Amino acid sequence: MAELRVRFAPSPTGYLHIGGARTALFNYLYAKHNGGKFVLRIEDTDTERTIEDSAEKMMQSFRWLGLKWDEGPIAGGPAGPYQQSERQELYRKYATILLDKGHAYWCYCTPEELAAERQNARAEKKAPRYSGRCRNLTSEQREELEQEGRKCAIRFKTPDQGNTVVNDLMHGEVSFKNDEIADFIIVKSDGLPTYNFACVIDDWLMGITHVFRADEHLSNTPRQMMIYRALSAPMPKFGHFPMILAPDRSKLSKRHGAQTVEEFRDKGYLPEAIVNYIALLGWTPSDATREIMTLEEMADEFDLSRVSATAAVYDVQKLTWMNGQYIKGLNPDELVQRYIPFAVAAGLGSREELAGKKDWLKKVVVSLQERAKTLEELAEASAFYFRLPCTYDEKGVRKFFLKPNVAELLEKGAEVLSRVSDWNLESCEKVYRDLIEKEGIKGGVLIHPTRLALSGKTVGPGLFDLMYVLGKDETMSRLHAAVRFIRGLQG
RNA sequence: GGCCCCAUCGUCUAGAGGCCUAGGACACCGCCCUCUCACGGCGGAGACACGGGUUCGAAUCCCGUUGGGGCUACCA
Repeated sequence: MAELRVRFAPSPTGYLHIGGARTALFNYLYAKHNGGKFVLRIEDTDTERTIEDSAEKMMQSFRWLGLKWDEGPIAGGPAGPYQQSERQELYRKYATILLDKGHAYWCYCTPEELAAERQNARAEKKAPRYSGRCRNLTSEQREELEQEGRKCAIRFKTPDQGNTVVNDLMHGEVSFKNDEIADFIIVKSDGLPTYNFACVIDDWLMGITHVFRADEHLSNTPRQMMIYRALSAPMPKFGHFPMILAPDRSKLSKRHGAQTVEEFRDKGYLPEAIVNYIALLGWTPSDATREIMTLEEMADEFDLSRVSATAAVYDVQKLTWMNGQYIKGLNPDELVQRYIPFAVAAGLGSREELAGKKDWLKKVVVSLQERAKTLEELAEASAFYFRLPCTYDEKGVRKFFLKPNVAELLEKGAEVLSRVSDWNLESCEKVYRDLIEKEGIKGGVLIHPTRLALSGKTVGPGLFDLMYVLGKDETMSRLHAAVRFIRGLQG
């Protein structure tokens, strides 16, 4: 039985956005579920739009997401090269065959002429389609045109009648009238192939059995099928996934804020969360209430029949929630590892400094784990452990420091804490609770100003967690600093 | 303009003719837990785009309308 092969073929004209990532993921899951191969191919035939480090960055993103390609750039493989810019002879070869067999012809129309033709058609409310006027040029006419020094492209001759029916794995039979499809360019005048042509040659030569891509390509599929037929190449199966739309329901593009995988990574999103979230954008596991799943679990379960036909709008809030779920699920060591780069970025120390106090960092991170939705947030929220903010929270000061006897109360707190010999969460809580009882006050009366004294903030981890993580010396010194501050306020 | 795809709460979705007074998740609101904020628990508000059919019965099938998206490029 022939091996099942799928591919993802991005063009390096930007970074990997979540729509592309989702299409790649579905390909990956389909391959894994069926024991097939996942091929990565770079479609860099548009020299104008290609961005220098784009392919490299995309591959980084794939690796980071955990989507390993079995064949492709770097990984290599028997069907390489996997970059279209390195496959030009192949395209030339098959273009020549198409020309020889009469399925394609040279077109001498200039882009300006074609644009004018389109504009006229539009003005007359007619279909802006290529007229086919170079279709039957005699060799004399061609010679003449060439004498003029005109550049030429190669056009594919589309059938004049009949239908081309795409038997789509998602949509079922989708029929297109052949006469609606004008002759299209397969090789540009600069000698490079266009998308529809290069794509067919590569999918064919790379032995791709299932072509899964986003819905925007459904209308391109009949064109590609025509090329397969002209070349007598075996037809792969096609499947078109719904698109992912920006929150305003338009196509994802650069103007929609954070949307590339790289950006999410830099904001402290976990790859597991991103993969999990985008998988659910269009796919539901058989147990639809199940939402948190690993890549492996998704691969086990993945099934085309549970992929939706409807375009999905992505929702950062839900991604963020899911990210929080994953952060909560991380063990302390892992969480520290992932936290360190963000702590460095937040200016909490150098990588080396931080690596030197992992045990303490573990406590820091665990105390904040339930609260943080992203690693960036976690790093920011942890800042007060490293040094007291330069100012106490203003509202907090008004609410807790400007109360009578606060300084005295905090001094008493410091006093009982100073006698704690075995510094831990329980011992701190014990002496504080005793003090609260002795003073006959409500817990909050002592606890709130203490939190403000220790963290500068009114919200955060439990007070005794704070004390424990801060350590005795730091706790004492922050308490005394707060007392001095309050006395200063009172004049 | 032509062709193609799509249509359930704000968002992601369950639903494959009766199980639906339409279920879940995020977000939102309320209550509980509680030293705060989160977490967690409980509850609430919130949708089958519209109009025709078919059927004893339609969110589910058919047609039309409307809306959204895509293609119609020497972009992919």
